[in-house]
Amino acid sequence: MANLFQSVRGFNDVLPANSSAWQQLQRTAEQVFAAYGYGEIRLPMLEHTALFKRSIGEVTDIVEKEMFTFTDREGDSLSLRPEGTASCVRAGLEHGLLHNQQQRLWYAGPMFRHERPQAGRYRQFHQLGVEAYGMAGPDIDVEVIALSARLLKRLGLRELRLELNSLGSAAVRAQYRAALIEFLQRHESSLDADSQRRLHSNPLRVLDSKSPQTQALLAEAPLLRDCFGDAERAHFEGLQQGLADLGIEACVNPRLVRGLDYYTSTVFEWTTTALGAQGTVLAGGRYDGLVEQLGGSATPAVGWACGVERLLLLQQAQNVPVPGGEAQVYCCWLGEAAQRSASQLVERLRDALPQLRIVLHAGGGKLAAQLKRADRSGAQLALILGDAEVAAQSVQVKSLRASEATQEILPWSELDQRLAGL
RNA sequence: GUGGACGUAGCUCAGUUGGUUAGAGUCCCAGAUUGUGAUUCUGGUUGUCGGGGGUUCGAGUCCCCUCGUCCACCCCA
Repeated sequence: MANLFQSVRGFNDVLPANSSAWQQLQRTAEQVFAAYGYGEIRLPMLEHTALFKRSIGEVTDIVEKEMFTFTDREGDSLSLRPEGTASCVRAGLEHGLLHNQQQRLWYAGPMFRHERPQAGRYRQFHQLGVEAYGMAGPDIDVEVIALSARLLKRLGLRELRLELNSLGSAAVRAQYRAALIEFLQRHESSLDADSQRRLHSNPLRVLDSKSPQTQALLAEAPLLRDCFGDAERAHFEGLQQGLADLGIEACVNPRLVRGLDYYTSTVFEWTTTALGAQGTVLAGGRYDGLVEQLGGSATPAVGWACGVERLLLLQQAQNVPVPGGEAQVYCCWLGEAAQRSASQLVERLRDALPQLRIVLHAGGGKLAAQLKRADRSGAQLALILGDAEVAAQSVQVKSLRASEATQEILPWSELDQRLAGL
């Protein structure tokens, strides 16, 4: 035991008992994305390190200390992707998808961040995300949020809170940043240690501080909103109106900021109190400057990403029923002749009913032991095939789940029909 | 990166102030029932007590180091 290999810290296996919940989530998401006309983009997990530095920001925690970065045989610095947006923009530019065009895209897959693992946070984790390019108005912001609301609802999740804010344009943000620094410097000694450190590196993040003392102080701080021009104000109001039209409740949180540098204008988060310290389940916003920053022509963009593990944990916490993926039918046999008939019979059933999950018993043994395995498999029905049944071209169909155990004899010709409804 | 809790059978856990051969439940296998499961009864298999070092006549138990897991900080989805 002690000298077995172990997985790398924070890199987890998903076992069959859980994988059907993952598959179900992925299927649901694919349906919702398709319902809004979004197309899948499949992106590599490895990129040139410089891409992430340029897009996420040189001084963000992700880039400074959380990336899995290494030098390859040619001496190039490569990194496992810590998020999906940078790759998506890179691919869009590389293949000419973004120039003077509208694109609605989604992606799914593993992301990598070198953080200490804890509840809902792993070094390899999985995100689903959408990105929409070439649309500047609040209507597309409304669309991607509505899409997220529909997805969360379809997954059976409840009691989520949508928080909304606007960071304004780059110019507005620069103006606000100066005002905020000026304010914070006046109260520097009252700030908590983390906020003092952030004051110069990333002052907007101070707004996010968990320190009650700092939060109390921030009540007096200048508001980003007050720096808005007419355009910013109109966009944010249009967004709120659009959400209200769809009956999507949002609560404006002027302290909501994002950890990645590329966000501008609209930002939002779906949060929960059910997952301990990891409250954010899905988050995103507008990033109108990023495409240009990565070498493309100025292109408005908006998107979000959600953490698959967090969605699954939340489903669990809220007792959302998820399919187990267990067998529906388990076929038992007794004797060599019955084994051969059973083998042919279940193959015919798989031809006729491709959706049916049917397990053929292997390895022999007493009928009692076979039925025990049938029961453990989770199957609704057991099929029993012995010499007598083979001679009569029939099969015993035994119900394993009904409160009153029932059993019937059916000819092979009627079996398809009996199993079709499972 | 910082802090705290915890590592005993495949799984969930007990194990007294340090004392002989480390336990329970579950799971698995066999039998009671030569063709009827999930209930019952009987029997059986399963251990580097995370690893290494130290203290001691004696360590699962105490000390140190180390690895791992979990939770929180930080950060984020």
